[in-house]
Amino acid sequence: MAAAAFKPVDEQFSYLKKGSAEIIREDELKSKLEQSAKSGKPLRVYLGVDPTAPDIHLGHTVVLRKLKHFQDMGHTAIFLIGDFSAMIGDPTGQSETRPPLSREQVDANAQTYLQQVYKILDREKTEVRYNSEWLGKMSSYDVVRLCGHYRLARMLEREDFRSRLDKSQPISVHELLYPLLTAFDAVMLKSDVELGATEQKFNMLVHRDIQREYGLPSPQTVLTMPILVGLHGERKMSKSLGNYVGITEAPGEMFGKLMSISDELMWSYYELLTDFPWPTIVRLREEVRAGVLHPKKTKMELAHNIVAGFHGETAARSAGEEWDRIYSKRETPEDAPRFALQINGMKRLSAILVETKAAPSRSEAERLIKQGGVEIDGVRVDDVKRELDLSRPYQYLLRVGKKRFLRLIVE
RNA sequence: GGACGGGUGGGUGAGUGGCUAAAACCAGCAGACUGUAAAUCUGCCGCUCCUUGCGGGCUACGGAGGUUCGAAUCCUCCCCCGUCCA
Repeated sequence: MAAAAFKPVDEQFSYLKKGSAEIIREDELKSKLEQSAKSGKPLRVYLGVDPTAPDIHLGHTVVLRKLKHFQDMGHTAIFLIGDFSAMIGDPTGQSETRPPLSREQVDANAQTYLQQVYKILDREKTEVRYNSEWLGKMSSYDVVRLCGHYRLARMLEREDFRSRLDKSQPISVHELLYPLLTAFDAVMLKSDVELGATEQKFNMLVHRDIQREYGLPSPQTVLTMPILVGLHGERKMSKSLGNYVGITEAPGEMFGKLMSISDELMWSYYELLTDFPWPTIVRLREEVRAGVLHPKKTKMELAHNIVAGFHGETAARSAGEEWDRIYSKRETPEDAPRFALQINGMKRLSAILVETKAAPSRSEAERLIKQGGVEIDGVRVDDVKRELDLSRPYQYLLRVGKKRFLRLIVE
């Protein structure tokens, strides 16, 4: 069944190449595709992910989407969960040693990862593996032998080690082991292609070398994807920087965050987060530049497309309408989160803000009020001492800052 | 093992006895302007109390003690990091 399903090699190649940063090497990938078309044997393509955080965000989906593309072309997508390597910690892009994760954390994260990953990958066709399967069984002899296949000087070539060394920052010895152990994954999986973000290039090239050392006939092709820039531009999307969109976020939330990116940034989002063909994206950009198309409209379409991918057309459409109502027309939202308050005489607004988690502390709440960031039923509050009447059933619509709304229900 | 340097608020980092809740920058938040854009401008940016004031109290400069009217700053011990030497 596989043989008949493969598309012509050129067509596959250009589909797979879209959005990629680098393919090492292109000719290798082409000939692998040719071979698989001939033999009817799908390529084994893997993506290794360390479950270091409980949620995945759009940044992670860039490379996941690429794995999906291989899946679409009839190849075998292997989703490798680095449950063992996560306990070492990947030094990539780290300016300091990460605290190691516990077994429990890793397991819990792995579970939520998988659920989220299936929003993109086809559950039926995905081969899921855990690297503890083999790494957990290695003896220290095996590890020493593995280490014997690589040289310190080459290890120190990598940017994060180099710069930490230069800045006299600590590097723990176990961090050096990370690329070698994950290389063993590639050996065990007998992968034809490995996918990763550009920052993983070094690791993936080590994987290639080690595959050779262990006698695999043709080492894997490495395909890297660009790093997705976070919402505020400049820096990469990451949870710790707070410039991310989580894939389990509500449609409205997602839509709003996506609308806040700069016009310039929207093009790379188009490229990396949607399946619009490249020529279409180029055309859109030209039209915006020429003033034929309004950037806001184009951005709304982007947001719609991404939200629809996770929540469906209907939800995406109503998220768009809701966004337009609140921010373009400055009306109040249809469904603000509700918060129940007990009937209880008069109460300081600042205390209520803390109680409802609209502000982290009383000081912060008072600051917000002083700065004119709080509205009750559409009227700005300018008195820090303002009290709300909670003596009888009533509903207040509270607005904090530009985007936070809360319906207070006194009962 | 030895010599030397270092550990400050979310981050970088200044501060070597009171003028320091601690410079500056970044991040963050609010307001103005807008297309909730971005950029820019203005203000804020430990907690808490009230009489909301250039107000009171508390907590904070790796940890524990000490000196002093007063310590991020001085002393003692401990922990951690780096550099060089072996």
